[in-house]
Amino acid sequence: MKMRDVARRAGVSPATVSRVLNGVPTVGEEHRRRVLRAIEELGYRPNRLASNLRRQKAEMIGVVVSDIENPHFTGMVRAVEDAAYRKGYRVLLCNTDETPQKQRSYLEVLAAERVLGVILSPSDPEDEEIGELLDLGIPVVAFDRTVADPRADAVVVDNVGGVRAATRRLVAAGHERIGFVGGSEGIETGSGRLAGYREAMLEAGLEPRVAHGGFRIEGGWEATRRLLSEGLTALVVGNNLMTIGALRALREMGLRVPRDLALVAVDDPFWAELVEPPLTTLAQPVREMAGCAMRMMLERISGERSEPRREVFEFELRVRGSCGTA
Amino acid sequence: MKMRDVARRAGVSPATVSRVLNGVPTVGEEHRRRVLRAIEELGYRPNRLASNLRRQKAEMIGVVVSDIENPHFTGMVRAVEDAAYRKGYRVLLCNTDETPQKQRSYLEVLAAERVLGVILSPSDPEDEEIGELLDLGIPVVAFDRTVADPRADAVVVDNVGGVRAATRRLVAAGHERIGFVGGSEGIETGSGRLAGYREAMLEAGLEPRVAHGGFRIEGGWEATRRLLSEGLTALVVGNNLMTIGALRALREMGLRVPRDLALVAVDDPFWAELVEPPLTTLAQPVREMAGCAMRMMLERISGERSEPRREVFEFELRVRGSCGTA
DNA sequence: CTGAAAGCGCTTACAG
DNA sequence: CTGAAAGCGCTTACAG
Repeated sequence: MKMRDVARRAGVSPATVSRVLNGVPTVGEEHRRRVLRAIEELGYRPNRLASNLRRQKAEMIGVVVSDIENPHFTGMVRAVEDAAYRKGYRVLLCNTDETPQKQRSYLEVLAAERVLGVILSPSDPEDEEIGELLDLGIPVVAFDRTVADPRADAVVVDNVGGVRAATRRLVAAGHERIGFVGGSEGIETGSGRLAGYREAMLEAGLEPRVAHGGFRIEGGWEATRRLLSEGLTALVVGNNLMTIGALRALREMGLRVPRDLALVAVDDPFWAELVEPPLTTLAQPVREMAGCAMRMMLERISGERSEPRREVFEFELRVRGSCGTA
Repeated sequence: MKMRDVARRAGVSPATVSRVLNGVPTVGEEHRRRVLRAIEELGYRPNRLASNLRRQKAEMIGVVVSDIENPHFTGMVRAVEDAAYRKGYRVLLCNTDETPQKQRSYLEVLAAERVLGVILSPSDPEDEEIGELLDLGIPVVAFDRTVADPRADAVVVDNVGGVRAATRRLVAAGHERIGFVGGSEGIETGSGRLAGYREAMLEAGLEPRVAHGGFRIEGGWEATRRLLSEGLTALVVGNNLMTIGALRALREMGLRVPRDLALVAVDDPFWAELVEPPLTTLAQPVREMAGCAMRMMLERISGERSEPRREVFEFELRVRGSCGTA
């Protein structure tokens, strides 16, 4: 069952069938009707593999995230999928597990499939495959973290400013021994958040106390235990997964929040208000960011824009019970 | 840059280049080397769009879930992606938002793209598009819920038995006024869980008290408020999202768990042990189920099997603090 | 073991 | 407004 069969039945050429299917306006009313009827009667479905080859592109957008189980990325994926679906694009979702090798392999697939564009939350910002995509004319929008190639667009959050503000708040509440559970210094969100914490501590004349948890639950647990052995009164945790680890550690050590320890967490997962006490968090405007990334992507796909753009969003400090100053 | 260019440079025919690329064993060592070198020197990358058309299939597996933000499905997606990646397949992820229309539209895309197979957690089990996929020779594995078409495989959990066991446990602990926050009766997991609850109540001579929350946070909140106005001592909640709503409702009403109300929740999201008290849950073996679905899919793709199979997994009751009998 | 040739099913520039 | 024809870049049955 192919276009030729439809054409024969409708008494037109395959070219006309193709035009009808693609909404080309210059088709006679009578022909259009006959084609539509033939399609209906035959139950014809166009073979997209053929049109992909002919057009040298697949009507899909690649979304590459480093951890699909992290609610932060899930929220973003959801928002992007929503926006893409409404525009008639489908989403090819790839999970890189924070490994450069898996990222590269997925980007190669996306290039080979000639997707319309890639929204990438990079595990490896230096990946040369990013340049290959851009060389092929496939736009890349970096999300959450920027990439090395200057031709890519970026949608990020002000990590330094957000964590600085959160730390300042703890300082203002009278805390002096404030710890920071950092992610990885090698990752931009990690170094930025750490820098924000450092700035706030140094400007207040306080000594920074840092341990790294690699953005993972286990790491957050370990880092928290290490930091608490020094005797802190407040803690800032660098992302939602490490916060889970931190909460476990606190429970094991019998510490009560906020009485024994004030807590502020980066990211605002839905469970932040379920725990006792509810967590004070730095929330990223994920939906707005996803919408922005999608708009940038569409501008690129439609060729409206060629100069790279970079959009920076602000965190919102959501004060709840855990910081003790609600 | 195409195969012909590589062939020319290596001094062979395009057919030989294709054979080298596809690992066809009958290529002379010398030719293989020359081809590999030419590929290297030219930085050649095969155009997958062309091979997809020629082979009439895309090396991808479609995964269709009804709610990507539900940790239950996220865990499954992750496990499937893992397994698929290791087998060399990529995953096209689709989110149907529990709407039959979006499901149909995505299944159409997957059919048009001639994916190797579809793992589907159906919003609409009657969707005729499922039959179309099977007609095209594209295997369908139903996950979490079965589908109407008997040719599809299925990987499900014993909803009736799981909830019956959980309810019995509450009965055995002496509870008589036990409520149930159900999902939707129209959805198999909803009706099965409800049936399990009913059975346990009736066999104990107790009166069932049910409200439906549509598997959504808001719905869980409303249903819980409605049920609690009757004065309960125990509650079974039908999935993890409604549990979030239930916990909110309990907090608002000033009820303490498990003193004022014993709680058992279906699904075992990672935050179940973060709340106070930790939740007693019915955990699905999501990773095992995903592994099973993937194995079924691979059997189909390789043509090893043609009779439909149905695999039923058991819930595991994880007793923690919230049911009051830990 | 290797190559020439056909063909996968569309789309589109071109001619009328 | 419409059709004949070329071509997207591979793969593979066939012949040698």
